Amino acid sequence: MSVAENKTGRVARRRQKNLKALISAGQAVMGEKGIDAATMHEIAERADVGAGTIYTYFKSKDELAIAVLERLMHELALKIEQVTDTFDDPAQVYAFGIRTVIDTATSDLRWKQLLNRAEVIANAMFHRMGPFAIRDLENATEAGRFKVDNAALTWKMATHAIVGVALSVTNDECPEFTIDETVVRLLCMTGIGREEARELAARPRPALPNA
Amino acid sequence: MSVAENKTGRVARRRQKNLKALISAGQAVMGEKGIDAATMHEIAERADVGAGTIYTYFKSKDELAIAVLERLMHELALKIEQVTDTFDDPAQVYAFGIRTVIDTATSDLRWKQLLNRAEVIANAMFHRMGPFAIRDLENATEAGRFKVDNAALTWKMATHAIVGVALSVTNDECPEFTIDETVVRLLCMTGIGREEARELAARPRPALPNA
DNA sequence: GTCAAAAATGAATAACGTTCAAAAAAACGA
DNA sequence: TCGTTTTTTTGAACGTTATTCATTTTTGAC
Repeated sequence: MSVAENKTGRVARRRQKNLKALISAGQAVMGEKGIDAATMHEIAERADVGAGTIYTYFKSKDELAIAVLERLMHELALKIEQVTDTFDDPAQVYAFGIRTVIDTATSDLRWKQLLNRAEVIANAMFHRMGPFAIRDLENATEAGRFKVDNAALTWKMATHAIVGVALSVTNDECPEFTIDETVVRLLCMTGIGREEARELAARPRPALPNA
Repeated sequence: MSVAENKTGRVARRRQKNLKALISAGQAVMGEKGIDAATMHEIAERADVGAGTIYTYFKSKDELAIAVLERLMHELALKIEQVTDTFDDPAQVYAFGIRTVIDTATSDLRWKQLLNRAEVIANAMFHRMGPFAIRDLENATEAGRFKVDNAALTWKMATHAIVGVALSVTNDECPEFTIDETVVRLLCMTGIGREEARELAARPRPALPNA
């Protein structure tokens, strides 16, 4: 019987607390200094755990960065949902949505820093969006369409996804801003047709861990 | 009298050769492994120089990465110009232009790897495109427009520029593909009006060093 | 309290970018 | 050609940092 399943759950609670503390510390340090300059030792210290302890929670610095990014995305999603819940007037939703995304991307969360690691973000995106985006695309060789390899697709997805979330809503042609609509647009950018993208975006996404 | 200006110029030639060898080695290693995983020691070994010698040519690994990116961009520009020179039919120019850009971005040059360092690329872009893109934008606070800080703008520029060069030409709405037209579009993305962007793009750009 | 499993720890390791004192090469005057 | 000065190269050494691992601590069942 593993400790995590224990009746009291004291260990599980401590692990949960440490996990949250580590992600918070990672978010703080990486946000201030960027991923490269953030050191695992400082993150451990801020989370009040030993240096080696991090590695019982995350396999590597990159995995921690992924977790941080996931939290950022989750927080952003919550804020946007709040905006769409608060206002009825599409113009207001649009205005406040833009403001929220831009504020998030430029100050609080320093996505530009996180962008330094396109591969980390790619993995995070895949984890978040699920496998549906690549399903039929991996070896797409339609007539007149170039063949994309996995790595290139990963990069394309990641870049488009982040840029799309952060900036596509600044496009004047997009008065109806919702998260799902953005996902649809991102999927379209990968080459999927609009109808299929809409269908895929409508599927339930897995819940975020440790939110 | 400095050695570089010497009559014989033997040293200058050797320096030139080493410089090219270093950029080639950097291109090869960074292309294979990505900038992060590429080590200065391996690059030095492939260029057949001592480990410390690199630092008489480049101030840092990032500067070397910039030089590599500049060469990549120059090579891509040459290929595109060749395409536009070879064909008269706009449809063919378009088709071959797309093919060239995509091939370049996905296999030969591994731009996706270079993207790992958005800031390096941003610097390279600024160096290449000159200061005109930021001139009037830095503290833009138009009504209804958000205030962008320098860092965010840098990131935005870099991301848009690379993604734009690599992917914007896959947009079906762009049948007339030229480098200048792409630059215009990139400038528009930063918020500059289309007319001003066109004027700025028409200005002569400085020649690439060490091509 | 005892014991085995799980978790935490931080000193040690390894890898890498960068520096620098020393050596080699080149340039120069005689 | 020789001696001297200047430039260039070199690679061992340094400092930093992600990661590992032997050891210690904590936990939960008996």
